[in-house]
Amino acid sequence: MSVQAQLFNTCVAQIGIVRSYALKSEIIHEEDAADRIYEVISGAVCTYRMLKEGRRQIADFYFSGDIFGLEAAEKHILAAEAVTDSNVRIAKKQALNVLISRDAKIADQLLSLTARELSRKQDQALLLSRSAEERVICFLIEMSKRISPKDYLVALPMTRQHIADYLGLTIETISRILHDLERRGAIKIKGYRSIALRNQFVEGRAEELPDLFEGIKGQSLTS
Amino acid sequence: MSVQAQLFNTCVAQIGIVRSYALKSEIIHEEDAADRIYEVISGAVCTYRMLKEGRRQIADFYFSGDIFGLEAAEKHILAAEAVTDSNVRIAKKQALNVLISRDAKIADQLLSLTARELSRKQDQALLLSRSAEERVICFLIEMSKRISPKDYLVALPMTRQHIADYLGLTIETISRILHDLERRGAIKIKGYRSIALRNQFVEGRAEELPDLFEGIKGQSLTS
DNA sequence: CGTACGTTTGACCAAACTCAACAATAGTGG
DNA sequence: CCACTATTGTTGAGTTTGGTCAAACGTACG
Repeated sequence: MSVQAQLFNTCVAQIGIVRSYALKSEIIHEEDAADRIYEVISGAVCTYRMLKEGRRQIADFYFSGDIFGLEAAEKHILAAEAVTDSNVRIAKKQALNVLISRDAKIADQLLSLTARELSRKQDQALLLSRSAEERVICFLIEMSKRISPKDYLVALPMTRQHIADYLGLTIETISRILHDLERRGAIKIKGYRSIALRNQFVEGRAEELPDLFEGIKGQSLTS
Repeated sequence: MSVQAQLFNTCVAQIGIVRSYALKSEIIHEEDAADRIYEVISGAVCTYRMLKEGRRQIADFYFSGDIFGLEAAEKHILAAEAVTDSNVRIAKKQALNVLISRDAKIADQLLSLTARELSRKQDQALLLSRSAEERVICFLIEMSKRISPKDYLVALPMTRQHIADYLGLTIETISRILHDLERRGAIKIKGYRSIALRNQFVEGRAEELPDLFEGIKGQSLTS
């Protein structure tokens, strides 16, 4: 995501301060003023919202180099917590605006970052109206791309509960689907925190596994 | 949505051309180059993506004054069609960039529009992981706010099929839920294309209707 | 090495989907 | 202005998917 935004990150680095957050600690409270933006220096962070019945809906995960807090609004509508021990750089939007007014390229990168985030949200929204299995598969592909783009072994920093809250499913369903995918030879589960995608050497072993894993590192599931 | 973007719309008006589209005609093909932005002058438009099995997923609806096509990317990942006969102004992003470089306020509005769209997408993503009934209720509230903010009678330009494709449900489910809401006194269905929200005079008639319709014109369903 | 936490598994249940027949609407031409 | 028809929406029965609850299990961390 933060592929080309180097200038922007450098720029945020000039005006922001770095803070450390322990596993599970809260980085943004829902309803906090939304006058800052955040860059993940190390670790993993998720943004979320609490629903009436105590359920939690995770809006997104952010990893090293990613920037979050771009959505508009006066107040944050999303809270954020550290999924693992993390370092996060925090910069005031106000200070950023000063830099923007000096260099139009920075404004341009900010816009393009926001537009890319919008595009990603589109994808996520589309994903959420698909079957449980498709959601899990897309999740694995996305995490693979974002966490270890070159490798087929994905080290997931989040728990099953995080995944469930992100995909709008239950942990039991996640568990069942992962094991079904493993049984069908598409993945190999290694402990609680990493999964090997076996797309490239699936051979004949994957029974009638739909071509879902076809372009695993390429396109998503749209026709 | 296009509340404060007057300057921006004016600006787009300077460089864009208006085209007419008949009901059901295609405005953007999936895979078209994404070098334009669009403003709905009259009518209603939806953006969507086709899924493998021939199902369609509607990403969003846009009404008079709304702007779409903001998401990044080289190619459009979303197609667009006219939900009713519509007039749409089309402007090249390139031409827009010229205006932006002359006036920073325009860049600012473009960013804020994109951020607001992002925020709306967040909401939509959250919505999609709720029950069918909640989705329908939120849909009605959102349409009420966007189509006729002052009125409790909502003239829906789209068919049940559009609604189903937007909410990730089937037309049968939409139909059943609407009729259930009517039975419980929350709405009144007037023909195929308009619905009266009876929130303000629900009185005692709405049995145990959850407080979903509580702040009908105000907040959404987050705790 | 032991414990706490996260995960798996199974039996059961409810929500939403499918298929199919039927009904209402709104647009058309007489 | 009415009757006709294509389109859109409704309703019911049966099935599927994913959720719930509860118990067992495994992992990772101290």
